[in-house]
Amino acid sequence: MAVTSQQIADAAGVSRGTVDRALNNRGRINPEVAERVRRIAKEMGYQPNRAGRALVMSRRAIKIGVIIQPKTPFMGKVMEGAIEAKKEVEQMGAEVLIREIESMDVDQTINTMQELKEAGCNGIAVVPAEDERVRNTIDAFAAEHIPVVTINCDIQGSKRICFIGPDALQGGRVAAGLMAEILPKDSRVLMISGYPTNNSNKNRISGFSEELVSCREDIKLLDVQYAFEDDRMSEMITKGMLKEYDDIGGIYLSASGVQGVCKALEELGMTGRVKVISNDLTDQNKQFLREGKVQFLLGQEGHRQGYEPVQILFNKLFYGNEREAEFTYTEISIKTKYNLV
Amino acid sequence: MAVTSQQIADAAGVSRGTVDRALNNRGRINPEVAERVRRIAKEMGYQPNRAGRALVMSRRAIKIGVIIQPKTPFMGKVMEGAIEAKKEVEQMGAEVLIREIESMDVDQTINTMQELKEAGCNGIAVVPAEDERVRNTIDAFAAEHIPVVTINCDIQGSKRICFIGPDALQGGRVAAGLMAEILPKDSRVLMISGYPTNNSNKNRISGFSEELVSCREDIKLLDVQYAFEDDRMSEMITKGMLKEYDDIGGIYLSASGVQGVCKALEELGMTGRVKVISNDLTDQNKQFLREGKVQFLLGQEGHRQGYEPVQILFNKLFYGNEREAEFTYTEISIKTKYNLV
DNA sequence: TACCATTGCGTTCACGAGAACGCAATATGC
DNA sequence: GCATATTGCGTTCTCGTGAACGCAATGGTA
Repeated sequence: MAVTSQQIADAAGVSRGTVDRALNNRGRINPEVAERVRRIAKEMGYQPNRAGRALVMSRRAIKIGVIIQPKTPFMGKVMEGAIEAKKEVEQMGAEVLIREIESMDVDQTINTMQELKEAGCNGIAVVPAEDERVRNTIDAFAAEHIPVVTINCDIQGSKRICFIGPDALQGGRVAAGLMAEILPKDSRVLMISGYPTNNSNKNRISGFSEELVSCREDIKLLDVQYAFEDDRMSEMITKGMLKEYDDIGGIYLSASGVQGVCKALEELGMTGRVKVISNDLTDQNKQFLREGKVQFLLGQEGHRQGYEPVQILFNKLFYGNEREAEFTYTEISIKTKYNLV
Repeated sequence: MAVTSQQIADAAGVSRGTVDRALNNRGRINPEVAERVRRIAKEMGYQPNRAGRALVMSRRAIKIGVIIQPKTPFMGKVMEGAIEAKKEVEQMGAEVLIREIESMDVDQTINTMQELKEAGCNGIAVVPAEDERVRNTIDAFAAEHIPVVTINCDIQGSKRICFIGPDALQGGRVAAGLMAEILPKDSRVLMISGYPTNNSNKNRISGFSEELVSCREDIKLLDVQYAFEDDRMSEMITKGMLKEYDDIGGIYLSASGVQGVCKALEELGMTGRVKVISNDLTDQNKQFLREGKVQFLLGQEGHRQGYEPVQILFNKLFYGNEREAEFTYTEISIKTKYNLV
């Protein structure tokens, strides 16, 4: 059985209160006694009982705010993860407020952060819009000792305690590695991005193109096309490009637009002949994967991106846990029609 | 903030003891009052506080036994997961005994199970040897209300409360899907299994061959070769087969033996030309993956297979949780040189 | 010397849930 | 009609921890 603080107290010949003062450096204790207690606690391998601690901590209201971006299938996964974590920490007496903001708007992001702070949140997890003002707000929160965790896309250099999300550059490289394996010799490859301003997108495209060029010299890369996450746009691009070049063997999408590409390929009767790889693991795209219209989808573990930040904030507020790692890249999972869940 | 049983009591105009009797069906209560309390609890969304419950439950010693098979790199991962779960549940007052048995021996498996039962374990997680006697022991434990969870390889039809491990058949199919994507036309494929008696191996080979034949009619499958998890054996097989057939384009290993295959390919100067896919995600094999000697490795989430069973048993013993799903297949992850962790 | 501040420690309460215990009021047995 | 179950409920203790409180003994100041 686990060692209790009472056992430490008995072994040290003091009271439990003294043990508490020694281990939590609360002062009002003879330094020699404190040292002895700490030594004994270490020897006996004392670990505070999580349940007892949780119970007493339930008095200080831990309130965690979560800000999630507009409703996309991926954000739905993030939401699910956040809700699961919410249920768990609520059983420990904490409170979680989840806000879904309507647009990827900078003002709304900042306003919601302020609102959550005023509602008494002592920790915030946020899918941030990329902007200097968001960075400033994060830093201001940090200065007020309200820890912030960034989700999915990081605000580099800001004072968030950590970032939970995928390594976009690597995400592109993984796609490139797969493309390199399945492409026939001397093919041309089309890259379709979302918004040119989105950092994740940019990084994925960089990772993809650099890696593909370096491991398959025979392949010719077309210039990046921007579909602005619009399926009609991606359809048009696909049709246009396939008409212009007859040696396109693969299409890579760094963001959404898979549906448009599939539609174009189908109408041109090239489904399966042109390989499609995308970083957008949505339910709709999974269906295309099952049907063989898409060869690989790369996932970013949305569930974990919602779940982890809440748990990290809870642990920090609960135990004063410091997290050494500033960045936690979630795994990049490769999905084929066979290993879908 | 979360609702407490005291709040339910106040709302219902009764004492907390009555609420407890109503919600836990402990009798000695007016049925009408019980019904009213239950209704109010439901309305107010009452969920017992996990910490409070844990604290009071720490009196009844929850003791969980874990039996892990001989030291292989994969089992090391399972062990890590089990140790992590052990730490977590020990903070809740439970106890976890982990036993690593030396060989995949049926007698030793059974003896260790008995030993753990005599040590007072009220739940067992075991990586079972496949044998009728093991099945009988599991059923006997179930009859004594000691829940058993099977890890990694299931004893089908036994009275384990659930199984945590990969779906071997599907693992083979995933490999086949990848092989089908990367193989040149009209190639021959070599399949190397471990022991012919091992069910997981058998299933993987079945899944692989059935799926590959069904989606690539041009491919010719060679008869399954057995390397008995021995690298010298797999090396010999590879060399022999490559000498006999010059059109082998891919090698699939359902178990270990990757090193031997890589060595053979290297000596024959065919590294990279012959595609290698294996279900054995070990650190050594990861190195081959990084070096491009292996194209894909399929993982079975060893960590989760150690972690989950302990948590499931803890929850069952703690809450009396029934788990509906008898089987929990862990995800089959696809690893390339780019998404290794 | 009288007074207050500080130190060093033990004691006690609080947290939420489970369960034993106790105590009335009613029911049953003879 | 009295003794003894049984029912229905409130009260109290327990778990382990954190923190407030209390109380002596000492230190310093006027």
